[in-house]
Amino acid sequence: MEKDITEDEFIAQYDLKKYPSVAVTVDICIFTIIDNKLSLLLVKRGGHPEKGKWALPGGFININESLDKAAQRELFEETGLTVDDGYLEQLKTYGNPDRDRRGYVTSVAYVALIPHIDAPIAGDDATQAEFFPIDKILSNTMDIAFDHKTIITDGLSRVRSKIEYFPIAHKFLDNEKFTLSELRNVYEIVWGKPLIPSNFRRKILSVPNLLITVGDKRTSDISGGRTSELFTAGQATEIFPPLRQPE
Amino acid sequence: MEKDITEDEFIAQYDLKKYPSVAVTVDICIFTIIDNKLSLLLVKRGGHPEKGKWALPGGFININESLDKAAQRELFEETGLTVDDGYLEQLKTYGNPDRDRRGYVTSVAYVALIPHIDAPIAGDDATQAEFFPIDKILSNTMDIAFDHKTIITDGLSRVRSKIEYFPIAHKFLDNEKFTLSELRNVYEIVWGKPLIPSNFRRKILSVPNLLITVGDKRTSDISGGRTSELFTAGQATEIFPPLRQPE
DNA sequence: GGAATAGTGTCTTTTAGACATTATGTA
DNA sequence: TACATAATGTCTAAAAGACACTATTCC
Repeated sequence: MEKDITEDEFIAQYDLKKYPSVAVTVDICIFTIIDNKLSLLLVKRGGHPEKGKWALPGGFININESLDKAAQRELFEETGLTVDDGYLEQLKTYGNPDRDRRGYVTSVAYVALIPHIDAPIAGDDATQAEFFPIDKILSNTMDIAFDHKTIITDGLSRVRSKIEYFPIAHKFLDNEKFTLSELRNVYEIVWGKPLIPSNFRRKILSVPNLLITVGDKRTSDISGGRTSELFTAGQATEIFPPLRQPE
Repeated sequence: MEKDITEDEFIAQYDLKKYPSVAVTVDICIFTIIDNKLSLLLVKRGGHPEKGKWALPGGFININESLDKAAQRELFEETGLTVDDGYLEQLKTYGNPDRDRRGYVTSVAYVALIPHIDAPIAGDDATQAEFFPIDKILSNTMDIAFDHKTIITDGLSRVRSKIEYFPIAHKFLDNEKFTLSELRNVYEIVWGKPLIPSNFRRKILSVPNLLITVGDKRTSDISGGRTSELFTAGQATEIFPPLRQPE
């Protein structure tokens, strides 16, 4: 055993490999809104295992990068977006000996919210990359690889609850400046429930520093009515009291 | 490259070691209440690295167990308690190349709430195991190993918010049957703020199936007043609308 | 009996739900 | 002008904050 050696000496002679060593991947639930439907990016696996099935974009971490950096890299590789273009947070880590036939592969899952992009990019191991409506993905009509369906379910409920407390819903929108209708539309799509416009307005505008009037007007992307005021996200870091899902 | 081979053939010739392989540990924030103070179990590191510093109990996963099982095992090793004796959930995963001098060590952190136990058990690598008040731990007077102080901070805020929505506060209590004062006391200690007893009662009892009257009475552990009714946890899985921290 | 908490009741305030009404733009 | 949404306002309901008051039990 060690006896009165320094930490430097200890490190010099230490071999981490005496402990079980596992592969770590980062997989991302990249949510966006397409045609007024909450959608998620999946890639078709080009190689074994689970070849031909749809999987979350992701991959093995590099030995010199943090988990967060790996997630940011993956997001960029698949979408061309940086973390500032959207929202990215760690979801949960999935690890057990049986989830991947190649061995003990642990997946650190992330959730991202991004605005609409023209075309996702298929990575190394993937033949296609495509956004699908979340309803379709969860409807059992698609072949989902590994335990990714569980991850997607967890990711979806994270998003649904996260937008209650944190001002991140606007990350789905294509413009820095948006109308209240556009923002409300995001909530309605993510929650799958209609909101009463006047109540939504009252609530959102009652939170200090949540939205900033930009002094400009245009007609909402989603409406045919009159023009409306434009807002940008303010400095508020939380929505308190939170917005609540109806019912 | 592979060409029209089956998945079985692919797995047979596959070597996962071509990807960066990291060590995975599970570390647990084991919270309990001692002398009306929210406390956390720490172990003093008996070996390098970070020798002599206080660390979260934990250790490397075994290659044949899931992350959750590893956490349950660690909890049992340190406290003698099973997961049913308390509450255990995954917190977050911490991983970057620099957090442990031995190499790329990823820590999957968990949070546990447990009732009072007589004596924690020091594990292999630890010379002592001891509960400390959370205030002391965060007061910069203790030498905390690795990035465990960050983990503890995250764990604390998880606990504080989790008890708002989920009926887990009673896991701190020593008895299946408890009074409303005892339960309220838990909230007051975790949040560090006093609650108005009558309002707490009204709120808690208004949630369907949250608490069940057990038809028995005794005087509260924490009081010198009259006897009060005893309750047990009901089947409710969430507190809705949630309890809110004052101020 | 006095002290202390248990338990009930009430008034007020805050916040959200529901929806009517008016304003202002587009087609 | 017709229509659709923006924006404002109002009434109601739900829920929480504050606290008075009564009931029990221990010492």
